Amino acid sequence: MKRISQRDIAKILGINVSTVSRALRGQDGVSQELRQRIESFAIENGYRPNPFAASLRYDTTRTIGIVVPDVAFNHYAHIVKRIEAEARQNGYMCIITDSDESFENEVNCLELLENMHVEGIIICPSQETTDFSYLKQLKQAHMPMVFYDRAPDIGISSVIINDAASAHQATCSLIDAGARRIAFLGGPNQMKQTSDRKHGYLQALRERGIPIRTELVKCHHISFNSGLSDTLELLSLPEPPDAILAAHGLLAISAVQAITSQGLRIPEDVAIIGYMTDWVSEMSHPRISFVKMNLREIGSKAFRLLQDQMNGDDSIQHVVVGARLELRDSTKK
Amino acid sequence: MKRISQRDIAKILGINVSTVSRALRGQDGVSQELRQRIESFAIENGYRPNPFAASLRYDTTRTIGIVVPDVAFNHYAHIVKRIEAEARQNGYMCIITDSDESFENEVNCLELLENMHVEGIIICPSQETTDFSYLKQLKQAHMPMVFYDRAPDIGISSVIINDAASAHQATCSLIDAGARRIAFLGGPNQMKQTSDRKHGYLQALRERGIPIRTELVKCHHISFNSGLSDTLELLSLPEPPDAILAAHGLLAISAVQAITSQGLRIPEDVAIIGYMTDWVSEMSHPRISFVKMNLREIGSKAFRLLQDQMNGDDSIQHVVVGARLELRDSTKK
DNA sequence: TTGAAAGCGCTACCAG
DNA sequence: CTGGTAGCGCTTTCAA
Repeated sequence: MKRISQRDIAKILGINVSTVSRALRGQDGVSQELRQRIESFAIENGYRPNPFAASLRYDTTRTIGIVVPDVAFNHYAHIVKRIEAEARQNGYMCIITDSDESFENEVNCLELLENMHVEGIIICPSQETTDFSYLKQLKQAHMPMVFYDRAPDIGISSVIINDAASAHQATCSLIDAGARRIAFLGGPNQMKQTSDRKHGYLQALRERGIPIRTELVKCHHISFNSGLSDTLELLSLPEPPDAILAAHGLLAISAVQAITSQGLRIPEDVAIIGYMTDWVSEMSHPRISFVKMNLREIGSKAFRLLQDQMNGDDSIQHVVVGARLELRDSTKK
Repeated sequence: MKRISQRDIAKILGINVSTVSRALRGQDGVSQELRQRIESFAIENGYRPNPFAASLRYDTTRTIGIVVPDVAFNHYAHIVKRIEAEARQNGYMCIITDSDESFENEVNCLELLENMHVEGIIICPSQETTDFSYLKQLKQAHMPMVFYDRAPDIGISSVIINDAASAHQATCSLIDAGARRIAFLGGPNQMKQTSDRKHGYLQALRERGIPIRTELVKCHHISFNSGLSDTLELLSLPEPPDAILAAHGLLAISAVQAITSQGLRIPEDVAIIGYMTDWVSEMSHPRISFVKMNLREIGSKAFRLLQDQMNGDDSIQHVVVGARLELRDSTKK
């Protein structure tokens, strides 16, 4: 697996490396005839420029890093796919790292990206993360950075959806359909995404004069099992909920399973709205009414924001991508 | 974002780079006292070794490339996640590229990986790919390479499931449950994965003395729309199928939708078995009986095979990870 | 124990 | 138009 270098080409053709470099980069200052010879020789011998050499020279790697809480989760896979496509179009490579929703892994991911001299980082913090000192440090060292999907309030650009408003709208929709005891299923309380969505939910209840019951609010770990047990607890309350707002796809799915496992009907006994991708909703039974997020736009906006920063723009921007409610069969008309 | 280098450290401490290098690499030949000074200075000033410099010196990047047909597809996301975890544990970085099931993109991905001087490539070819000359060329240039999930027969190590046997077993199971007109839904005919699964299906029919009907075999593009229209065609035959074997998750899901859209019942009117992940089966309604693949094992085996090659083992190995049938509600008892 | 210098591949600069 | 050379950060070998 030995590669041919410019020096090799120069030696064989009996010319100087600098001439080879100029010819291969399409710069002028090389005779038509010589350029031709160099180019065809390079192609025939499978010459590949070594990007690390140029990197070393200018400390510019044309590489960005992505930190994702879980690529195997559909929602994130779509976003990452989009970021990668956008980055590649703009001549950047992506290094994708998966924190598996663990703080410890997340720090590892960041160290690794820093070691790789990425020129920027697009990150969705893990649900465990409460200590953002590492990120702040990176930011202070002028590492371009953008949050996506989840954005703690620490002065870094971000692309998220309208969390509060969408939860507000979803809650109102449940109320309009006759629900009065609406439960909220979310992630850890310290996550701004969760608290914002919860805020929208509570606001809707207040506006409509529906009493807030703390026993109907479950904010724990985001995982299938956690969603399952929380929902079972909700259903075994003396006054169980007649609707659930699930602030995460996994929680929505586990809630559906918990409900049907108890022999209850959706939406007759319990209605449900979840944050999820359309095809997951489409597949579920009954099809879950959902908050539809434009994942492609989140991805491409995140990359553009990062690109701006890499080009020297150090303003902090918070982009909100609109999400809208899509009613299906898990809510009453 | 200016980083501190060994040379900077040396200059400031008034010593030589080589001493700094030795100290930081933990090599001996440095006095305890000086080593201490260098190390603490490095830590305080956030020194990060530049991996590209070492790369350049030894043309060893500790980086591997992954080509995936579609990360947004659950099945592949799980495999990639596993490969990445395994690679990271072994000190390798991953560059993940997505061909979007297009041959043209796939070639781009490979070129990009080659440019990045990855030390090995783990690839699942796109469904379009019939021309493997690029891969053969890479192989001839001694690039370590492993196929996963789909493996054309061109003398390259691979990790796949027991395609024929699993399809055979699934078909037998449908026959045992009383089906007699079993349709097969697959990807493009030239894909070995499809032809192997089809082979297992046909074999089962022959063994059980069930006539093979070519109009029940649909092998086209793997996509939701293609699965939908193929299934609708099947259902409108004079003698429609009473069971379907779907050789890909997307096709299974689209088939279910097509069937229910026609007001037919599963499994009473049409039974179905698909190749898919357990949670997709779990979510679907009715829960689809499926061929369960051990995606984690596919991922970790693929990395190990690559690692062997990178360590100089040039034997060609074909690993088959067992898949087993899991019966749910889309097949009769 | 420490220093000096070469070299990995490439590009920019300065000379010819 | 072409050649020569320095230098990016790091490791290694040889010399002191």
